[in-house]
Amino acid sequence: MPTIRDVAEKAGVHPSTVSRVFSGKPTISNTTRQRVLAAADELGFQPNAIARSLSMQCTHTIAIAVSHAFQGYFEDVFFPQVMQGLLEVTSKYGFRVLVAGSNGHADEITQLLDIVGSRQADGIVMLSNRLDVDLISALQNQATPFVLIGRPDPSHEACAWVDSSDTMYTEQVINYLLGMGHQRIAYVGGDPDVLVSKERLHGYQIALQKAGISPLPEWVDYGFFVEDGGRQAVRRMSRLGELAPTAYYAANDLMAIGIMRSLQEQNLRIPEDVSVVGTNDSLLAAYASPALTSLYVPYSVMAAKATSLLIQSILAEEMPSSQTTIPCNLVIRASAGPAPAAL
Amino acid sequence: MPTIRDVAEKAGVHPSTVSRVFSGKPTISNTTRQRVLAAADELGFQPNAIARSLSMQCTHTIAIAVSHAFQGYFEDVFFPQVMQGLLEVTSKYGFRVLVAGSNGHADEITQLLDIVGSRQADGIVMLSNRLDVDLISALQNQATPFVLIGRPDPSHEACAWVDSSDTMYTEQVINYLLGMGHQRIAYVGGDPDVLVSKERLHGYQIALQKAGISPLPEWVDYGFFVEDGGRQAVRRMSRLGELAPTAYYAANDLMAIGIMRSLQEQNLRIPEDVSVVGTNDSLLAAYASPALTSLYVPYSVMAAKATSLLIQSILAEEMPSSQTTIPCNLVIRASAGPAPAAL
DNA sequence: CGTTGTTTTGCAACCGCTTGCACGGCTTAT
DNA sequence: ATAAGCCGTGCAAGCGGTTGCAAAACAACG
Repeated sequence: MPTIRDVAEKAGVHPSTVSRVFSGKPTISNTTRQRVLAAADELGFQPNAIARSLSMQCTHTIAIAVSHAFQGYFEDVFFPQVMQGLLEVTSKYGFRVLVAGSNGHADEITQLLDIVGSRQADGIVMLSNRLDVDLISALQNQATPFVLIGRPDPSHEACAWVDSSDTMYTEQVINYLLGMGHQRIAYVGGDPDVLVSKERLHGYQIALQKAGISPLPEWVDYGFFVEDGGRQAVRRMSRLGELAPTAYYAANDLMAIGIMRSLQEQNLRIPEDVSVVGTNDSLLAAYASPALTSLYVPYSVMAAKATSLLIQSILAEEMPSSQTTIPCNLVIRASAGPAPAAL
Repeated sequence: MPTIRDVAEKAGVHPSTVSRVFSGKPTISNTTRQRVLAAADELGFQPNAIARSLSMQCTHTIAIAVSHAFQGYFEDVFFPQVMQGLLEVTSKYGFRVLVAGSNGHADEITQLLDIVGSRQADGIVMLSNRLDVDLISALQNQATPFVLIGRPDPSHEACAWVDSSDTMYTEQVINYLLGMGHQRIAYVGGDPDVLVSKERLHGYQIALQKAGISPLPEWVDYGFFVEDGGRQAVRRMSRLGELAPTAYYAANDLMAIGIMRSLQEQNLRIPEDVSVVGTNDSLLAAYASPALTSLYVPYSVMAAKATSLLIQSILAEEMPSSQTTIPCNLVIRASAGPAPAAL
């Protein structure tokens, strides 16, 4: 691997001159520039990014941190979409992406902090914020620029985030169902320890409350994002007999499908007897039968926004602080319809 | 940000001693170790990974390079599963992951080479090998350890790869269909420029040839991995009238679903009239109706294997060279059945 | 108690690039 | 012709670690 000095020697100049050429400094005469470039080319020289990072105290790299990867996490829509939005932006700015995974165990989360504590990345895009670990304070202590995808818990409102307003859109979904005459509506969340779950629950409660309905506690359940979680929720709620829900809202499409399957196995028709709404508008929603009405959450847009926010702050050498809310969109298909006439 | 020297001063030792403590060198007395650790703790010291990388000439990072990300790439099963397998292994070895995306344009591919040319990663896991760019030669020139996921074209047989034996398993799928009496079998590939496509096509041809069938050229089409690609293939092949296929094999599940949809819209029953087999055994396959018989390709296993191969080579300071083939598994569901009785 | 052997620690030279400062050469104004 | 100003380049001190070698400290031995 040739270094800057090899090039310098070959071109008959001082190493610093080579450095200047390669970092695009304008104070180099054209003739020297050509000479240096030629020498570099001949040697196959490529500047060493690590050395440059050390010297410049910045890496042009951002980390994407998954604080809590549940079973099937990477195959759900969230992560891939985020990845896409992120890469779009980083490639535009010439930034690199470091993936910091963790399974939610405290020690791995520390490991995740190290990545930036050890100055391997200039900033972090932080995903899937859990409530049981105070990552945000830890990040703030590190004085590292970071942007959350998703909203922080209220005690950290001030930090930078990009969110989809889950409370509000959940409320809208419930309103949509209310509007079709449903009175008994179930909410099947993912992981109760994740903030989004609380937010969606909140939206659910607000909507019902505004409609003058006080939901049974049995109408709320958690399915941890897997199909069987949806099925079990149905099983439990079916026991309520005539108090069983006529509509289900699930926090992802896979659970919604589990719900539909389970209902269909009870010979209930969808949407004639029971309505089901999912979340994320994944491919599954489009091809399920009946096709699933689903709340589209534009994760890739959110990620793109978060990333450009982050990179711009890094370039400006300041801490990101802006808060952005991205609109969602209920994609209406066949799985939800008017409430069945009361018996 | 405190440095090793700050810690040294506080602990009353030489910086090199601090370094030794933090790199786990055994030649440090217990008392000094404690003293150093205490000082470091007090200062909130974390070793700077960049500096360490520069000094040690290795970064403990591997890059995952996507040479050709088509529309929807990140949401298909391939990338996410690879990511998962990769992260599992890297986190075991304490390696970091750098994502190098590219859209297949030549200049972005160069950019991808830079990542390792500039010593930001110790090795590469290379995905989705296209035939129109000779990345492999370029990588070999860089003397950088790399492992392919997927087989290289024959001229590079010698390099390290982990593959799923696409030719052989495609052949098996076709045999499965042949075994159920199908004679007119279609192959709908993804992108003809990607090596896998050629391999699957090859397997398809071999199987038919062994069965004494010479396929019509019209039975082969490419759908670029999207649903509409599947639909269009059906549309074209339907024109063949009684020479239209009675069975379709598609290179991913989404195209298979497009095929099923399109057939169903022609009032053909699946599998009574036409059989369909997909690839990847994605969630879509399980929840399509009818449930899609699909060839499961264990990408995450492949990625895990490739990654540990790569990391082990890096640690041993040698070039990876082994070639591994991972078995696939045809997951039989409802979309493929006996060929319809001849008219 | 001196000698030898074994730890443990310090010293200093790197790793490869950046950058403030100084200096030489050239242009322009006086 | 000389001073002032600018441009292009060289010099050297970093950035924050690592590591071979040597010196110091300590232990064991005769």
